[in-house]
Amino acid sequence: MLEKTFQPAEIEPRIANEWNKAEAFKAGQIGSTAGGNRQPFCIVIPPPNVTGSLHMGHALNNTLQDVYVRFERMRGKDVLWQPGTDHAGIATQMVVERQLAATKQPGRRELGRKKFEQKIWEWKAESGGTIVNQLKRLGCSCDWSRERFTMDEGLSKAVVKVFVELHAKGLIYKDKRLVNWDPKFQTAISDLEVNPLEKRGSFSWLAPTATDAKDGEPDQPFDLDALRKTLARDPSGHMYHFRYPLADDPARFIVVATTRPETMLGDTAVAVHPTDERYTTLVGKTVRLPLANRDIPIIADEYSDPEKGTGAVKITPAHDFNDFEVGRRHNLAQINILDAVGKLNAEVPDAYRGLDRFEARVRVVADLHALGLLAKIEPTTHTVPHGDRSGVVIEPWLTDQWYCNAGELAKEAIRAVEDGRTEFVPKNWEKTYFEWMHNIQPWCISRQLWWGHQIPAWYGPDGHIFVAASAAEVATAAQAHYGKATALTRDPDVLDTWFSSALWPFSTLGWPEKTAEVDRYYPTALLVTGRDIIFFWVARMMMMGLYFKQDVPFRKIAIHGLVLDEKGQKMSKSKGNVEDPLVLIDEYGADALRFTMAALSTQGRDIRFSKQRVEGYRNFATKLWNASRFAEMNECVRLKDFNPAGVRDPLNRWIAGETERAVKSVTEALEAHRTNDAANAAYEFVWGTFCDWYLELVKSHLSGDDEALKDETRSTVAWTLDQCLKLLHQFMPFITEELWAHMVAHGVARENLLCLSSWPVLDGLADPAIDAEVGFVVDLVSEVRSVRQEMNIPAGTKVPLVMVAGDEPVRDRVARHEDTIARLARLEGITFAASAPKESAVLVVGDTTAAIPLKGLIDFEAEKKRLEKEIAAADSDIAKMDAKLENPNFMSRAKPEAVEEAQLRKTELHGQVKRLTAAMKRLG
RNA sequence: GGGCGCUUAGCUCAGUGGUAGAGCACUACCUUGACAUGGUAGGGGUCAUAGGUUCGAACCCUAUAGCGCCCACCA
Repeated sequence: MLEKTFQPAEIEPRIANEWNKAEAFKAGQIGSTAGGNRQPFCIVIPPPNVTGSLHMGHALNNTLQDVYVRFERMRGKDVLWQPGTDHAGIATQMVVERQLAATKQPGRRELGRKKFEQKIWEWKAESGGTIVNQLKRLGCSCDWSRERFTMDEGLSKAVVKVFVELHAKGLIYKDKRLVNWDPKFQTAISDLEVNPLEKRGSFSWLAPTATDAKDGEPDQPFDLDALRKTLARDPSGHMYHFRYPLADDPARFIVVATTRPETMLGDTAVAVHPTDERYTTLVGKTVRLPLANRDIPIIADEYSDPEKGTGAVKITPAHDFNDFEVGRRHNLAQINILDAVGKLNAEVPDAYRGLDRFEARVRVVADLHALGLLAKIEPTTHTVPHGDRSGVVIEPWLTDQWYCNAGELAKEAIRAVEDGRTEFVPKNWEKTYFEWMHNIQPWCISRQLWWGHQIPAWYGPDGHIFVAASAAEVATAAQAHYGKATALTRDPDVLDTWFSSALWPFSTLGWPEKTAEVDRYYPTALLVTGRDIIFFWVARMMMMGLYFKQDVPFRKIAIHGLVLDEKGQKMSKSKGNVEDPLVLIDEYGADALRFTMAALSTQGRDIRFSKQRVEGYRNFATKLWNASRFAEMNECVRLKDFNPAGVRDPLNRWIAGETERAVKSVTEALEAHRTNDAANAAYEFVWGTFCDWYLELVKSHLSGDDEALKDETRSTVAWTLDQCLKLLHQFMPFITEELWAHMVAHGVARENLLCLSSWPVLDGLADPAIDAEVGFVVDLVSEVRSVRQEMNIPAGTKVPLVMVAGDEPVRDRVARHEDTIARLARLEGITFAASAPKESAVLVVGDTTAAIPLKGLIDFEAEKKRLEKEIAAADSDIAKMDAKLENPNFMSRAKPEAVEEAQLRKTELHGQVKRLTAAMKRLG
């Protein structure tokens, strides 16, 4: 016997254990009958960071994947949901360093690379399974026996092979150029890992004699303390205007502006626009760079915008991406003034050496002011690049890095989406993808970290670069190159984590080995991922898959949105608006959380998460539980060879047809990747149709004396409930699996777990005549209930119902369902009469009239009002139909179906009004 | 600056050419032999605004306003 209330926490671990024991999610054994001739369906999981723990984004992403995976598994496909985790270079290195510090162990540098790596592996062995266990709690039906990690031996081999091959083809190369440098982690990061944050300062100051000072502007003292305080709080958000004196005439100045004053120490030119007449005579002259006391040229370059500022711009090739290009064009020196942690280096005058970049900012401004060279400071709004992991201001910094020629690889990746080899769902994300791919920049793939795939490159004594898959191969190459055995040094850098992630769809299947899994499951069927990592991950998998497998990594890409809080804000720890999916699972059950995710996720749009929603779906689970309990109490047992097409009772035939419709809706919605429609269709069927109507309707059968009817109804209830469990399983795997096992036939257990049962395919069960008949019953009951409520007839009072002049079919219908109608509408009996009795409430169902004659119970005023309201509503609809039907254009141009429909509707409405008006008259 | 998207019931959102929907919230009644995590019945919307296309527009087109996101730039 089922408990009265569904307790998720009690069943979830047990069900998970059942699945595990049965190895239910293992992909088909290749070549065996188990999976050999079934159509493969593979999804690779977006590997979560091994340091991660389940957040709402994971909950959404993995719920959706599991919905598709369970659906296809039930449809008989050989499903592989390939799980695994990502080594997450920076994040993991950080976590372990923090842990070392917290436990007072020697730090990373003290340990040295080998020992530190060892520590990370130890950490992974101990804590790396967290997120995987959390995914299991969510119910994810991955083939856990195939779990992979991006640093696994096999995957590392793939990484090395890809690097070596792309290098050999010139698609990976080394270059010295500006990178986004993270001074906190002391590594280069890619463009994508930089977040531009908008900053606005508050400090302003205007030099008394500034060239652009307006008349009457009061002199202002320069308040260094205030500036220092402001900048300590937020170093960005101010524009500083400096006067650079001309070398040959120090009394004359050229004014330049910057938001990063300290970079002026690395200036190597001032640029003006070639056509800017204000400066024509100055081009070719030099200015005396203050503080640094270097002479730098005034050059003409189109980069300078006469409209902006003074039209003259300082050029710092080593610390600004645009200036770098200008510098290349004019052969300017590149003076790098920063070290790896963002302190000023030996390239600057003694006074500034060793200063932090922001301290140097204050000092430069103060010193220029002291020299009378500070024209003004104004607050400005500008975006400042910040590291997405470190949160610190990123510096453009000149270093040697490895790059991948993404532009070249992107070409085929663009074509593959253009010609439909891979399809985005919804399609509009293709535009975002193309936009990015057409403007793709060289991908900086090297990172100055210790945790990751070390780059397979070695340097000879003369700097010659050897790239090969192993130290042995490199030694041979060096021998050949130098003519003798030569010691080489390995490049200490590791690869961007996304480099290995890019190979995920084939590396996890065993590539570069020739495995049966690669042959069978690549290209994968579907990728389910958030819109935020289209660039990071999807684009790069497309490039790598097409290059190394000559085929797309996935046929379809289902993009979903982000999970926001109720106010539409991104969830973040600092805002304190994070919901923890595990807490929600504890509170409401995994099924409720999953259903919420599936129901809220609509075609790539962000979703605002609300706990109330989860609560609602927890209630839904309880509803399903209680419906099962009802079935159990009424001994509704399934029959082995039950045939829904063979039932005779109209109610049973009706629910069979409704089930067919529901199955079709859910199937179609899932096929179209519209999980919200699928979830809603299943919800509406189970609660609205099965529980609210069918179970209520057949209670008469179940408590009646007709044993044959009782038996048929019991087995129909059992069968329908089975279909409900199937329709809900991919959303609510735990409760459905539990109920599936529980609803046994006279102690005979199920042959299969629900997750391995077959998806229903129903046809030919729906019958319009039956729908009309049961529809009539439903409408009649609803109408009576409505009248009762509006007449304020107490719920406990039973009333008589008089059917007015029903024709034969109506009499038949009523006779067949008399008990049911009477029970649901709380009637004391149904009789027939030629006309409605006096002093009765009248209701209309289709073309049938019925009356509730209850002298003394009916509130005549209320009844009048009710009828008036109904007539008014019908009249207004008639007017609408008339307007249409009287419009010659509508009649001649509209589709015939539309015309016919309008006419039908009008006739129906007229009949209704007629009957309602008659009822009014009878009231007097 | 370029791109994408949104504006529908109090709230959160579905709905892509033919009778405006759901969940939650709200109101009234109901502890009816599955379920109060429930049942029954209700109230509530000039579908952002202005034009246009169409027999017909929440839906297609144009413009405007507001909001959000992504990319680029920022002297």
